Formats: sequence, structure tokens, C-alpha cells
Amino acid sequence: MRFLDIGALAARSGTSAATLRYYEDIGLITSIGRHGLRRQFGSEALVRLSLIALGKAAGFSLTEISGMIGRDGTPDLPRDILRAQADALDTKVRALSALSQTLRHAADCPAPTHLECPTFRRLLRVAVRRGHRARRTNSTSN
Amino acid sequence: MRFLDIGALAARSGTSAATLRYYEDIGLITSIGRHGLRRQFGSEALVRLSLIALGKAAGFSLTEISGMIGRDGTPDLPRDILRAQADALDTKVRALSALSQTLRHAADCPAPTHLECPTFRRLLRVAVRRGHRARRTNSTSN
DNA sequence: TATTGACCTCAAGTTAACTTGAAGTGGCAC
DNA sequence: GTGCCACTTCAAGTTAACTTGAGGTCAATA
Repeated sequence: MRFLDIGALAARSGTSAATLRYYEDIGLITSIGRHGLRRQFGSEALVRLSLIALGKAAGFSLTEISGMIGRDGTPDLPRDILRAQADALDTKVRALSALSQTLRHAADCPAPTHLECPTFRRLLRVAVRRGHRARRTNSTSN
Repeated sequence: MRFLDIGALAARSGTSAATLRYYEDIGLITSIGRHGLRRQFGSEALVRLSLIALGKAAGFSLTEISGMIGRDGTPDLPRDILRAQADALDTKVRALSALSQTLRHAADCPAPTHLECPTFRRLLRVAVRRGHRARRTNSTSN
């Protein structure tokens, strides 16, 4: 039982079988071979799917994720690119923290309307500036 | 000149005129009125667009953003929802930080392939667990 | 051995968030 | 007053990331 068929992989990864086939189509994951018609996956597919889930949570497209974790059999990533991705993520983290602060302030602010509160507007400006920086750094802007 | 027509708003907000019309269609922004055929926007539209940009950067859909910042003329938000959104964002921030750490470790790790490195795999497990928690908390999972 | 249910392929449909295009209008500088 | 050009509407097209459906296969269980 070293191999998983698509149903087992779906159950363990929380990704539907149809989506797994789609991921294989576009080269995001690879099956080891077939048992009759049925795809057989190795356990490293589970690790790859974890990475994919993580990348999606971080807001990367499947294409970008594909670039990060390597297309075919080679799950090895160029290290300088990894560092750049980490930097971009950190920038994004800072922007999101700013947004969180902004929302939290809005929740506690006594001003009748948040748009009238000077603190809110200042936080907003800061957050937006960070967003711009993140977008430039990232080059992910469509 | 207290009003902006769509071209001016587009220039100042960095959002295309077509997109602004689309946003008005779906009720994300509102124009003050018309000058002839032409929409006139007030400066609060700029603030709203900042909020929208921020929400998008945070990974929210336009529908979710619409819920956060209020649909029509009322840009006021229910405070408990704001706090919940901030909490969800903080969780996401933690997940992204974990991902960043994971990537950074991968960049420095001497293992021939990251998938073979135990530290990488441990970080990955942690990051994924956080991702799951975030998704449950968020209820944004489609 | 017969059936069942999990798999298969391939095509088409779906949703969000826009973008593009065609055809028309009207404010304003000359 | 006329011509340009930024606007207008409306319909259709686009992209990513799937999902759904129809019709077929086959490995294992009864």
C-alpha cells in the first residue's frame, strides 16, 4: 500500500479528485504511474499539495506556485528566488497587519462614520501606501 | 471643481474607468450625480477605492468587501463584524508569516532537496495547520 | 461470473472580476 | 458653430480555477 489512488489522495489532502486531475493536467502534481486506468500517487504528492495549499493561502496563482515549487519531477527551488518570495510575503504581511489595525481601530472608534475619523484615514493612507509598495515589489500585479 | 469625472477618478485611484463603471454597477461605489451624461464623483469615492484596494490586497472578494464597507450611501460598518474581520486577518497574517519562514528556511537549508529536509517538513506541517485554522475561522472557503 | 462503484476521458459549464468593442452623445476649446 | 475627444451604454469576450456531466472501463467483491 505504498501508493495512493486518486480517491485516497483526495481524502487525505482535502482536494477533490477532479481538482487533482486538473492539477496533474497543468503539471502541478505528477502521478507515479497507473494501475490499470487508475492513477497512482506517491506520498510526496501529499507534501506537494501542502505546498500548493500554502501558496494559495498566500494569494499566489497556480502558475506562480508552479514556478516556486518546480514543475515536473524536480521539487527543488532556486534559493535566491525563494528569498525574494519570502521578502515579498513579509511585505504583504506588513500590509495585512496594517489593514487589521485599521479595521480594529474602526471597530473601537467613536466617530459617527469611520470615514470622518482622522485616525482611520491616517491608518488607511499608511495601509494603502504599503499595499502599493507590496504590489511593486511583488510584480504580481495583473 | 469639487467633483471628479470618471477619468479624473481613474487617474487618481489607479483604477480604470471601465472598472469604475463596473464597480458602480455592482454597487461598490456611488456617483454623486451626472453632468450631462457624465458621472460625477465626490472625493469620498477616493477613500472608498482605497478601502477596496486594501480589501483586495487582503484577499477578500468584492462581495466580501462590499459587506465590510457598506453598500450604498452608508459607509458605516457594524463594529463586531469589523473585529471579526480583523481577527480573521490576524490569523491569515500568522499563516503567511509561517509560510515566509518556511521559504526562508528552504533558501538556507543545505539538504539536497527541500522535501527531504526535516525542518522544512516540520515548518510545512505547522504552516498547513495554521492555514486550516484560518480557513475554518474565515468561513470564506468556497 | 456478474455487478458494482471507483475510477477514466473529454467537453462544456460556472464564477469572479474585469476588458474590449461597437456605436452613440455632448461639453468645451477653437 | 463645429469638431474633437472624453465620456456614454450594452453586449460579448477573457482568464483562472475549477466543477459538472455524459458515456465508458475495470478491479475487486458477492
